[in-house]
Amino acid sequence: MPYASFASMPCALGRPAALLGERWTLLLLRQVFLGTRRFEDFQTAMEISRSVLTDRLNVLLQEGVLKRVPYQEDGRTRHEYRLTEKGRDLYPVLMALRTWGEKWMAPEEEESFHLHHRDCGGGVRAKVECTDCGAELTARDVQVTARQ
Amino acid sequence: MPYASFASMPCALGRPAALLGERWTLLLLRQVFLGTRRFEDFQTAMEISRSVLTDRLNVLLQEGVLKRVPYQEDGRTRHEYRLTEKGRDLYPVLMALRTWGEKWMAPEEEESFHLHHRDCGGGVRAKVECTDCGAELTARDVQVTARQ
DNA sequence: TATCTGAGTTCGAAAAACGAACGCAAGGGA
DNA sequence: TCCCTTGCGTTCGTTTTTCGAACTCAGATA
Repeated sequence: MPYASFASMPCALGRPAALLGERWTLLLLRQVFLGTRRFEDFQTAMEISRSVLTDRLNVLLQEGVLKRVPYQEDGRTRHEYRLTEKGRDLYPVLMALRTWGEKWMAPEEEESFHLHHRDCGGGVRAKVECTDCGAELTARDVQVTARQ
Repeated sequence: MPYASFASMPCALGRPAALLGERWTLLLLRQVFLGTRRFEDFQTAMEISRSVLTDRLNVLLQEGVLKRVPYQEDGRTRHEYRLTEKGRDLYPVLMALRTWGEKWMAPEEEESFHLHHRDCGGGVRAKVECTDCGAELTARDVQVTARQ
């Protein structure tokens, strides 16, 4: 199976993994969540080649993760890339990466920015929970059963 | 900045994103969590080219996400790839992808397998919460502040 | 001895990414 | 009007990755 065809596999994990597991896509989304919205700004922030940036933005537009929104600047109409609801819903994925990164890939505890809950000032972390009993789950707590 | 050098950037999200945002890596981890442990089985399950599989396994070994464990079969000693604690801790990342995939990329609700909490039979989902008040958080509830 | 199997390695071809230059439309200034 | 700048891409030749088929090698098995 070529890499691209995971996009059509019958797996709720395989399809997103194929989409986000393409070079630059996760880093691009990180940048979007940090507030970057314009082609030029993505390009300078990430030092990605312009042609690949074009491609990745188009894939995310096509998937409905991003949308192009017109806006005015200096009297001209321009477009910016913004998250759709589907895109905003990727937040737990990015936060899960960050939670893991803080625990396992922190070089010497000096991060360039800090996240906290707007209302109470607390920290932010991703977790997996049971939709029924609410318990926090690890891989060992979860049973995988094949659909017949 | 070339793609690879995100591995050294001062960002708890950027570093994992650069590691997992390499082609095949997320799909490989999905396969590991599904129980695949041997080179040959990865290769046939994913139809990845053998040389790239070798490379990705080595990267994950080097990062300490996987470990090689010797075992006996037919009187011979072989090795299998298994998750370390660091690797098992990636579970929330994969589950966040799956939670998102179920909501936004489900083709017609027919998944090849199902996950549920071993103890109570409930469903599984990823979420982001406040470490202090326990509230579930979206991107809008979280404030980003630059470290001075 | 010949064969099989698991786990890679090698290598030439194809695909993807790179990066510098180019295109283009809109606005501003001379 | 003409020229310059800015934002946003596109083009294209080069480099890097990936592909895939063949090869290697060690240990069992016949």
